[in-house]
Amino acid sequence: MLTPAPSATKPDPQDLLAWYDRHRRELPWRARAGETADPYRVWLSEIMLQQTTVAAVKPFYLNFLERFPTVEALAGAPAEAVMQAWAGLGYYSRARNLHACAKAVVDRHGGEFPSTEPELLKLPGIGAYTAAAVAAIAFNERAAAVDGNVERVMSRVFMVEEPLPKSKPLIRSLTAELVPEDRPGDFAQAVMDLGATICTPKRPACALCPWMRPCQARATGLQEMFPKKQKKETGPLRRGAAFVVLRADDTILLRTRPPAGLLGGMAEPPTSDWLPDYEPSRAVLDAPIEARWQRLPGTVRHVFTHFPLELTVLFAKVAKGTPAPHDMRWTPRLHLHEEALPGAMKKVLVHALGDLPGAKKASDKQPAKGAAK
DNA sequence: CAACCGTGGTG
DNA sequence: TCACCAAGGTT
Repeated sequence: MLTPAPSATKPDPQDLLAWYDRHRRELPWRARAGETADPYRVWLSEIMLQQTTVAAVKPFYLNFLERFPTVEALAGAPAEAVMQAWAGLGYYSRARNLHACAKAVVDRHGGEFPSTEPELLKLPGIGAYTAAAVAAIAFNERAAAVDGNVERVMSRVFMVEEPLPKSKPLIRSLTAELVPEDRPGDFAQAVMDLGATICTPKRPACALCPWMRPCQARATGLQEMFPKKQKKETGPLRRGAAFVVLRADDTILLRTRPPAGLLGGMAEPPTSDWLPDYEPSRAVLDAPIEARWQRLPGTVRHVFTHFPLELTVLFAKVAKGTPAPHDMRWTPRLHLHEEALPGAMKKVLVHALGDLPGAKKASDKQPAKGAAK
């Protein structure tokens, strides 16, 4: 074999760990330096952090920990309480899997999380990334946790030309070779901290990076071109109508969506189907009950992962004693904040009713939202 | 394996 | 306004 190119120096995990020891972020679920984290808290945080930012997770995590302090408490809680605590965080199948996983840990593992990657992988809601992250962070197993941050860091350091997601296996093996024997958990968190604070998607702060020297993308000035990705297309706009019914006893008509699929198991005011060619003027024909419907001006817009949605809101007042249609129920307006309402449906209710009384639960204790609306 | 599955922040 | 993205998993 000939000598490799002289510039191809291997990134040193110890350089990264030294940087981490000085710059690690303080996070509610993270143990102090030198201490081992609680597996329940690590697992809970990792599930919440799937495709979700640290800032968004923090208040939900603290609220969850207060309501469900242990895996036994979570396993023993009713599903509705779990869904309600998750409402607003998104990707609601995570909440169902979270609950199922807690039950499995209690029933099949005596309340103790398994410590190895293959065992963790068998649990619901735990995939390749989360199994490795929990094994490394909570149990100090030598596992390679590869998330979006790690993919970006490794793509740049090794200048991976193949686009994601095809390059996932390559990146996984590159990462695995770098995981140190002694501090695998710190290494995993160090790469993620690096990706979150230095090796950012745009304008990375390469001058501050402990891996600037071995970074091949940086060497050519092309760091912002990596990782290469296949672009995904967003679906066409869908339209529909939502029906907000206020009964004279100050209750609102709600229903629960089917357990699986979009917004599975979440609550909502009844709506029409959502179709690309839905015609709002026909909305009154789709109404759940007979009433004097008022079509409210404006629309509610919401963007899901794979399509945007535009809802026309119809409003009606009905007499006390009006029965709820099949599979629907009346909820006191003052108790709406106890319902598992996803963001899109909160928008609908606000559009029709104004601010939901007491609707802020845990998600409003974060800094710097803007002024009132 | 590509499609499905939320939401909020950012440039 | 808009495209992109964030500690991914399931089917």
